[in-house]
Parts: sequence; C-alpha cells; structure tokens
Amino acid sequence: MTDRFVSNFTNRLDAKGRVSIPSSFRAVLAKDGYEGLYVHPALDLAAFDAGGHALRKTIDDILARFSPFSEEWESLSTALNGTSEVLKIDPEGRIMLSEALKAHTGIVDTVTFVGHGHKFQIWEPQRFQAHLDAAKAKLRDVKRALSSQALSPGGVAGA
Amino acid sequence: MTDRFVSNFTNRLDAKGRVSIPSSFRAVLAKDGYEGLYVHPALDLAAFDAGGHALRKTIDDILARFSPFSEEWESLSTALNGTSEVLKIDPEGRIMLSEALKAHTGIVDTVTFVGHGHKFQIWEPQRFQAHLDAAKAKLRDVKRALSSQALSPGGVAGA
DNA sequence: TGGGTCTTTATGGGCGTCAATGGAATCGAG
DNA sequence: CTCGATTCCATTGACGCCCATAAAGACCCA
Repeated sequence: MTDRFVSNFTNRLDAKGRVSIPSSFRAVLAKDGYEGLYVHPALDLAAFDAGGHALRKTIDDILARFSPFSEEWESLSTALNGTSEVLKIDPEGRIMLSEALKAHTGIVDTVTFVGHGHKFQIWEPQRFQAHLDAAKAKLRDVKRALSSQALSPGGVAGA
Repeated sequence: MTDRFVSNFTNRLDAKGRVSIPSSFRAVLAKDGYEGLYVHPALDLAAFDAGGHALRKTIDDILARFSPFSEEWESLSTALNGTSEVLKIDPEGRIMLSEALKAHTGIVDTVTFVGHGHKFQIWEPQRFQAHLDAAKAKLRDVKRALSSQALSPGGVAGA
C-alpha cells in the first residue's frame, strides 16, 4: 500500500508559499529513501514530475536507450536532467515551490498532487481537471482497443 | 468459496459516512492480502471498481504495455493511477467513501456492493437496479443469439 | 421440531491522534 | 542589522481506533 503513488490531492499554499505534500505520498517517499524531492518539468505538459530514486531510475533508463551522442539523448537529458531541481522537505512535510515551477504550471495558491505509481505530478488544479478529462477520453479509446483483445480495465468482468 | 466476490448487498452509511463492507467480501479481501481497499471509477458506469492485488494488477498490466514518458502512458496513468484511491478499512470492516466516489456514483446514504469475481463494484442502489435491468435485457439477447447459434465453435462478443 | 442461546454482523458514538495549516522564533548570508 | 529561509510550536478539524448495542442467523439440545 505504501509503495506506489495513487489518487490525487489538492492543498493550499500558505502565505510563505509552502504547501504540504499529501501524507500518503510522504509515506511512499520515506520508503524510497531519497533525500528531498526530485522534480522536473513534465514533457509537453504544464506540470512537474516529482519523486525520489524510483523516478531518477526511470530517467536514467530512458536515457540509456539512446546513444549519449545522439540528438535525442541531448534533448532528453536537457529536459529531464538540466531543468530538474531537488526541493527541500521541511519537518512538517512541506515544500516551497520555485518560481520556475510556478511559472511552468500556472500555480498561484492551490496545488494538485497526482499519483502516477512510481512518481507523482504537480498541477494547477483547473489545468489538471482539463487534462484529466482528456485522459479519460483517451482511456476510452484504448479500452475499446484492448477489449477486443480480451483485457479490460473497468468494464466487463471476466472469470 | 472465499476467493471470489459474488452476490450483492446493500448497506447504509452512518452519520460519519462510514459503511460496512459485506462480510463475505471482507473474507475475499483478507485472502487477497492487500492493505486497504483499492478502488477506481468505472469508466463508463456510475460505479466504482474495488478490490485488492488482483484489481491493482489489471492496471499495472495495462500500463506495462506502454513506455514511461510516452504520451499514452501519461494519459492512461492519469486516468487510472490518478483517480484510484486506497481506502482504509477500520477494525469493524468499514470504509469511508471519498467525495469523488460519492459524486461519481450518486451515493447519498445507501450503498450497494456487487460481486464481480476478482473485483466488486460500488453502486448507488437505484442506479444499480436500473443497470441490472438493462443487463438482464441484454442477457436475453445474448441467450437468443446463443440458441440460434446451435453448436458452432468460436466466441460470443463481449459487452 | 421448537425453543433457547451463542456468535456474527451491521451500526452508533466517544475520544485520542495525526494531518494540514498558520504563525512565531531562530538562523544565516550579505 | 535586515531579509529571506528554515525550524519550531499552536490550532483545528478530520480520521482511526476502541467499545457498546441491536438484530439476524447459526447452533445446540431436549
């Protein structure tokens, strides 16, 4: 139960710009053992990816698929490594959002944390809602494709 | 007998918004061994799917088909991981329904639990009744198709 | 088979604990 | 000394855990 980021939570920034990481996410991070919170802008989205060692590993794995001299490697590494930050987590489990993070996400005074298994994302609530609606539509398509192959997520139960 | 969710039960929410998971379902969950109750909205139904490891695995399997950081992975994970929740089960076998769950299902003060083998569904009783009627009508069609099909090999299309 | 009892399950409520948040105090670099 | 950052303490409300009760059913026995 405490080894994956799931669900979504919306918390408020206080006057100093601090915001609490949801308790269940903190539990996952504690297990992961990373010092601080590793974050980088999500590719093509107005969100940040966040996590610990598990997230770092997926980044390294992705980069390992390309030759270190290729253009793909260069641009991916720039996006994933070059613009990442490590946010400090205070004793109450709060973080301070950098200006870059707020600018990229459009966050003003409310933050939505979205679980993605090995990582989670940081969104401005309204933008997340829009993104979620789009994702649901996409899931419908994929589900239709998959169900013709006898594997369905939330549809008819097999036996 | 205790490894599949079967039958349906209707229980009431108490003043604190708690509701008892049917005893026979608790027995299945205990066997599954998952900590808490894993739930996510059914895509095209006003219901939630609920279960343990078995349900969780169907989601992981779907995501495993895509590469992390791909657009497909992102949106599927948003819809699946981002809207899943892990509800705590109290010592009496009760859960608290989240606001998201109540909103999606239309549940106010009564809940219907419906067994689906490896998972079960959570419904607002009236809506479930309507859904059941529709399912029965559909079943008649399937039976008719089956009987007029005599004994030829091959499968019957799913829902 | 009928009656009585014990067990289980659903449900209600009290209370302590923790999480989210706010603000004060402390620290450190310039 | 001052500003910003970091840690420490306080508040409030939600939630988890404990115990109580009622109703239903299982079980036992004559």
